[in-house]
Amino acid sequence: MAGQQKRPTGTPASERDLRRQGRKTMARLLDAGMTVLNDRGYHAARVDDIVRAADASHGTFYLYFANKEDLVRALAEECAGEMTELAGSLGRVEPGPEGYERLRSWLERFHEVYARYGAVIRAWVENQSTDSELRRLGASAFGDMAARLVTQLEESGYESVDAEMGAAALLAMVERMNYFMLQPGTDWDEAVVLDTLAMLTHRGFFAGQGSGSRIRLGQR
Amino acid sequence: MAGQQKRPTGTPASERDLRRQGRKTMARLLDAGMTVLNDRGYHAARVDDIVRAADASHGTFYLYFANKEDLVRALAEECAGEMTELAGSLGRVEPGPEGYERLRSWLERFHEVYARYGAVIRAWVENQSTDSELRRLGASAFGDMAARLVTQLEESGYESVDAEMGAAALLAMVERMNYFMLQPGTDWDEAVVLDTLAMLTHRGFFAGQGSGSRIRLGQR
Amino acid sequence: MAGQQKRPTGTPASERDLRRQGRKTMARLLDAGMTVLNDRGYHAARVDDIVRAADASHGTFYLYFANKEDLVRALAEECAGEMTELAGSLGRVEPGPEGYERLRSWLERFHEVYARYGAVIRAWVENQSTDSELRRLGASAFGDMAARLVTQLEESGYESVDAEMGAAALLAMVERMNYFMLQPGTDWDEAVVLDTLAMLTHRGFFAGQGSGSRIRLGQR
Amino acid sequence: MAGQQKRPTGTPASERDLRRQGRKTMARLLDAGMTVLNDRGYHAARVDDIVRAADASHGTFYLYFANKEDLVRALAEECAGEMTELAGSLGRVEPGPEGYERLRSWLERFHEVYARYGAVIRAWVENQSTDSELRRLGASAFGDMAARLVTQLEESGYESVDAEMGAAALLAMVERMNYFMLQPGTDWDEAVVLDTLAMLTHRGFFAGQGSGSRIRLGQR
DNA sequence: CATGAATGAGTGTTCATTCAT
DNA sequence: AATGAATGAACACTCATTCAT
Repeated sequence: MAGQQKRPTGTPASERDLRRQGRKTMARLLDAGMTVLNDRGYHAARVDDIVRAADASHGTFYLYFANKEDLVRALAEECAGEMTELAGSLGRVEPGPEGYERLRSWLERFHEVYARYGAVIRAWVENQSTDSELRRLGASAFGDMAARLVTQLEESGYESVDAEMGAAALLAMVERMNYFMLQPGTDWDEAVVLDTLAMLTHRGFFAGQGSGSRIRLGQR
Repeated sequence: MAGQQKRPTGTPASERDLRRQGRKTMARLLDAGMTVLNDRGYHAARVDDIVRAADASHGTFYLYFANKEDLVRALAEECAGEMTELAGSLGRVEPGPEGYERLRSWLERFHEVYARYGAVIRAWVENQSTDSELRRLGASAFGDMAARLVTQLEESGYESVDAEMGAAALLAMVERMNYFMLQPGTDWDEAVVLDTLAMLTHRGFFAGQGSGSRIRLGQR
Repeated sequence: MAGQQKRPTGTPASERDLRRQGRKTMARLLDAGMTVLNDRGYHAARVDDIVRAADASHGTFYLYFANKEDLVRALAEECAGEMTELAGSLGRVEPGPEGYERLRSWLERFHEVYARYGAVIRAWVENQSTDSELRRLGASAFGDMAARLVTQLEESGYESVDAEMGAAALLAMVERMNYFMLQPGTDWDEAVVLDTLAMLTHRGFFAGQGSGSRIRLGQR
Repeated sequence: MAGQQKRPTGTPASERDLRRQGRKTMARLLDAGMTVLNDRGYHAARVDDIVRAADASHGTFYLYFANKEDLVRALAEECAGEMTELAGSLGRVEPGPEGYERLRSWLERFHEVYARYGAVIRAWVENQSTDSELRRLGASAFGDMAARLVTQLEESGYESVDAEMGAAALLAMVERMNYFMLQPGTDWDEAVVLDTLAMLTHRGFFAGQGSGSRIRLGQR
């Protein structure tokens, strides 16, 4: 998973075939990286935090990654994989209740992915890094999702100026709401958020009607 | 005897009575600050960039602001004023074409504010600063807008699980789309974006029908 | 009073004949300077504090003094005058009770001077400034006092290795005790401190006997 | 999610387990710190001076100490240890020549400690730092010494208003004289100073008689 | 394969002093 | 005579990255 492209400096050692121990250490670093990124955010995340969380040393870190960005890149690749898979799993959304349900459970899966990879998604969406490779990765992952949505929108007879724009808007809304939902201090009810998103997208994009609100009424 | 206590140093300027020249310099700094923030983003913006843009010295900066956050805070206050005003200007949104138009031009005004204050809005939305005052400001500005929208949604017969959640989702979508639109490298057509947003919000939130798509068809 | 010697930079304007208003302003600055120095200490004292206390502006300050040191120098000259006068006022100290009383009331006067000029005395004693003129002033003021004490010690039959050293030790002790006494947070009883000092100096330097302790017993 | 909290940065070193090299570097920094402090004084001492003297980098300094104060604190702890030991070593002081000799050699030991730790002692005595921990350390170290002296004074039949005040005065005198003695430019004869102090304290505090002056007469 | 130690460029902030009105 | 405004050199501290063992 770790980046194959250009290596700005150093001897990143991820080309090498890793022995069992090596793979384990790398996995520990990736895991710790994702945790720290989610906890502290992209900018506040320090290499020191990561190696501490992984119970490793600075030297070890640079044995596996060329630099901090390189690790984020590796995580972004993991994330891109999940996103692509997710994008392929939406399927046709009907205007009726089945369509709503399909959207709802897709959003649930999105939420799960976001819970794990939120920080790298934001790193791209919020343009926190200057790393061009990361931007490319993010762009392609989001492009994939958008393209898939566009297909669905068009198949579902979305009639509007621009399906791509619609797909972008949908993803924007969904991404942000997931972000807010996971902010510490927010006490939104996950089910209500997902209901709202499902209903709005169903209605706004897929000509959905009479759907959604029937479920979980009075929940909150 | 050896004194210890200290004023928080750079008298935050807003406290002092400024002469004409002082007010001018402060305005220059605020302006430069907003420019640099928009160009470089919150984290990459250096005090040095700002003073260079304002053609001032480091010392001068700290004559008017206690620190970088303090300047951002001042800008956020300006921004909050604009937002509050904006929030008050939406009015009742009907399901018909007039409602659509009303939404559309409100979004246009939002876009104008965002073009100027985007960076501070993002500083709050993306939680880039640790400054609690800034968070308070952002929360109250967005709260204002959301509350206003809730009223409109309810008056317009929005039937859903939770009007507040709907308002949040709407703002989230609008904010993000404006952000993407202003990213350097994006070549979205402003009119198309606004059309899309107007239509989606009209349809998804205000039970709008048959609206929007008629306008500007084939624009892109 | 303000320094006549070398002027490192600027145009200190203390040579000029001052009109009434000018003399007033200068007095205000000196007064404020002494207050701030006593309150904040030499190092923590800012020009800004002084002009604020004097209700003047930065520009005005440099109209009267070449720099911060220059003001301290002026204050040191005032202080040196008081010290010299004080030094001359001790008189002969007898081994008996009259000698004790004489010492005691001299220490009282010293305390009064210290309460006002403590900060500049410390600036010299603690070598806080790099200003050579200030060091010269301090050295000569203390030298005066010491010389006078030496005379007294010798007249009083002080038999020891070195009268100068004895004088220095005496002044050192007296200066420090006055300093501690005036530290905020110290709750020493002034009378007890003065009694102790009077007794110790009388006994240690002037062969005093049976004196001192009789007075104010049980005071504390 | 964007993390905020932060460790107080430079893990104060005393917490971490250091390897041999680390201990060596830390010792080098402490040593250089003490040297620079003694040479330049507390306020004029720059981190840069210290790292240069220790032949280390800025980064290294902050690897071992949270900041300049932290290093001074560490030195103050070393010093407090020496002082406490010293305080315990005085023993009973008789009015006769043995008492004088005991005092004299105690003062000699004090002088040795002062030659090394003078700058941190002054940092406390002259209240140069705002660091409360340092004040606590200084207060307790001097409190220890004073308390021990009080015991000795009372056992030796010191009859006066207040033994604590007497102890304070004694320490004040001794500290200052050591300070002056070590000032560059002072050409006092160490033996004469110590004789004088021994005699004055013996006479003033311990009812000593006929002592001291006999020794080293004509030395100077 | 792993580690603790070391580095130094980069950044925010302070404050005595000078300038323009 | 007085003032508010402006300056910039100086300093503390951070943290990604490299080094030596």
